[in-house]
Amino acid sequence: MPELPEVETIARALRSQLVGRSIVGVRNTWRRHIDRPDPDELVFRLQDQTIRTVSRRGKFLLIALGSGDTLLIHLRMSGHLFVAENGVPVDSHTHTVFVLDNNRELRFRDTRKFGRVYLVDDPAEIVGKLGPEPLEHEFTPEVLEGILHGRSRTLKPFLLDQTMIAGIGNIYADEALFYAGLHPQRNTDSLDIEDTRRLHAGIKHALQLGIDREGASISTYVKPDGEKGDMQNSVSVFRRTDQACYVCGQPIRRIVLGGRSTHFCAHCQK
DNA sequence: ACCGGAGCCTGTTAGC
DNA sequence: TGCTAACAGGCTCCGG
Repeated sequence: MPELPEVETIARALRSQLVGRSIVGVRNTWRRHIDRPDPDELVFRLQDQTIRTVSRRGKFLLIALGSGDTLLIHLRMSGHLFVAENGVPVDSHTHTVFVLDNNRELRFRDTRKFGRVYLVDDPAEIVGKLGPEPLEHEFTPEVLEGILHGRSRTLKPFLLDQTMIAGIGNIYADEALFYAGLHPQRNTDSLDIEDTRRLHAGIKHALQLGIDREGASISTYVKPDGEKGDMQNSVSVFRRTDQACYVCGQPIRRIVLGGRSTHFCAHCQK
């Protein structure tokens, strides 16, 4: 479900509700939701920990604790995070709950159970292999050129590879390629410097628009307050199969690349 | 190095 | 209407 803009929106919404609070208990009803350490140790190490910061790296939410440990959460396809009053009933898909010291709790609801919780002393153990943050100033066209250099990959799967660039998922990969005017089946080794510049700009534009719109509620994503984002109203190609391209009027096409639905305009993207 | 397929899960939607 | 198959915004492992 959530890609960089959705996780960023969630991090911003949760920050004010979590920073400064303490975790006074943890409930878990699906042990595999907790990747590491084993659930018993995680519960022990989280007890009475103060939440210092809430941040994001790629599609991971990072919660830094007073002990120096970091709690990381990945929402994968169907994860939701939100703060609720303790007394509000939890539904059957809420598998991990962090009880806070203010009569509220951070709930991790995850229908498909693909999401994961990690507690580590060094977050690099989990996020160390990720590529650069595409919205940071350090991510320049030259940096992208360096990542592309010497590789030969289909463009769409390249964008989804989190070790190349962090945070891009299926929606924003398609949108970025549309803005760049690049066909998703192009090979990375065919990009000249102008193509690379347009790809760089397309990635930044798609992700920033997603954040400005507070995420895309195309499937199940909602913000922590339960409201939808607005990005679903601003997509150019994603899941617009057979609908007219807003630029040229030709029908948007859908193909499968790397096992993922891929949407593009054959006239605008070469 | 890169690609395709299977697997992990449950719910929703498309098609017959 | 009812059943079945396909599909879903992610990621990992495996073999080729």
